[in-house]
Amino acid sequence: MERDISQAVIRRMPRYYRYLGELLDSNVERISSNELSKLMHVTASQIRQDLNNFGGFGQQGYGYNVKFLHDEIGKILGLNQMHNVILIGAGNLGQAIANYVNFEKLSFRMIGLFDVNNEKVGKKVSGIEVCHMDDLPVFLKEHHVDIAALTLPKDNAEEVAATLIDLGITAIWNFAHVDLEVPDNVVVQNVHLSDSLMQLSYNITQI
Amino acid sequence: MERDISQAVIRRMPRYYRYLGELLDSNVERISSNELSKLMHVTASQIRQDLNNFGGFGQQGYGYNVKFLHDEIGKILGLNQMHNVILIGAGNLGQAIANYVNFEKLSFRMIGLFDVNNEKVGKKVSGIEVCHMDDLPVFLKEHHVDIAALTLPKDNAEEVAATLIDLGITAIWNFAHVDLEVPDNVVVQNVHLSDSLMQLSYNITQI
DNA sequence: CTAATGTTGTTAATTATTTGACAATAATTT
DNA sequence: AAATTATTGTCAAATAATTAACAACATTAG
Repeated sequence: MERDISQAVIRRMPRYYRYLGELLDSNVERISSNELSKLMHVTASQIRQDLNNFGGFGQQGYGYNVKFLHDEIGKILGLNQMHNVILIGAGNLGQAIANYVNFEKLSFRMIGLFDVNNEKVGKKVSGIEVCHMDDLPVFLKEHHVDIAALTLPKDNAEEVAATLIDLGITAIWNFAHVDLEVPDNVVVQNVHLSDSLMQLSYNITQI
Repeated sequence: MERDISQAVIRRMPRYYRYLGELLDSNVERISSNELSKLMHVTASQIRQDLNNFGGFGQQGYGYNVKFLHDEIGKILGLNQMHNVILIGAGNLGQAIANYVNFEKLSFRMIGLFDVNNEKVGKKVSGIEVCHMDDLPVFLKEHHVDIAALTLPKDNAEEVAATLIDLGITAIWNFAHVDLEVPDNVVVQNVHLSDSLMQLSYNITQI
């Protein structure tokens, strides 16, 4: 449909969405790229350039309608449709993520939790019973799943990812600190907490 | 000391560190930028360019000594010295992060957990007792703290960050999905999970 | 010990991203 | 209703990041 948009732009879109959401909550009706740029500490030019990758959402002499722009960015990000999420690895981080996903008022819904550890199976997290990994194939036949979150030790991550992909999963939110090797049709979004912490560590030592 | 190195480079350094660590575990003694590039799916040129921001760690005709390079990158990232971390907000995510930081074999040590919720105060997480936020000033007088992790709702984040900064904290690992406004001498590293999930959502819808 | 090979560090070229500038035009003011 | 002001969308310029090329030189092979 449209030409490929750089990930540099995509990374910024959720941030626009967030700020527009806050403006909406504060009942701000319109905003210019200039005002928004001051709020967000980016250039107005970048905001206009970014948005115009997807279409002209503003109006000369007026600026942008906050509600309209918020909705449009929501659509761009695919937040106008519900995404069913399952999670593999119901440890501490997994439980936190399960709660988080359900709590946030975005279009994501945690519908299944899985673990290999029998101590965790049967336990309820965020209102959902943890199932054994062996139940996954049946579950995936009975439910439409958009995203699998991987919150397990890195040693099992690659193997579990392969299983998930075999079973038809095409999007992985990966918290294991390993880079998964996946086919082209599978999207992986990494959250490498240790990388983040190391980056912070670097920036500390530079001041 | 050295010229400013772009964050694009810094973001890649932990990944090099990770791969070199794995090579080290597999008893690989030396590696060329070309071999590493194939492993990591980046160009050899980028690897050499990145590393040479910090010095010449390789040897012509030989490549890089894995252990040496791993150590050097560790030093660059500041992992040769222990960092004391405290955490504010002992909810699900906070507890997960507390365990995570202690578990990972990096140079970070969780030394204090704080919360405003009296139900959480006194509870032990990862061997550390949760204290009330009110105890923070005394704690910070008695302990050297390098990093504060913020795992609390966004509504309180800005205020708590201000308090921490007043008390002398200069590095924040921020999990609240809000962009903190801080003075120049304070470093903030954001982990915006919702942004990450939205980016994934975008990439799903594009295939 | 010499020649052939491999591989770095670095410079140059290319590509991508960001910023600046401004014509076009809508909104607002007079 | 005309004049002024505000602000976009977009093109061009500037800057930054990435990739390619290669001279220099260490290692390995003969």
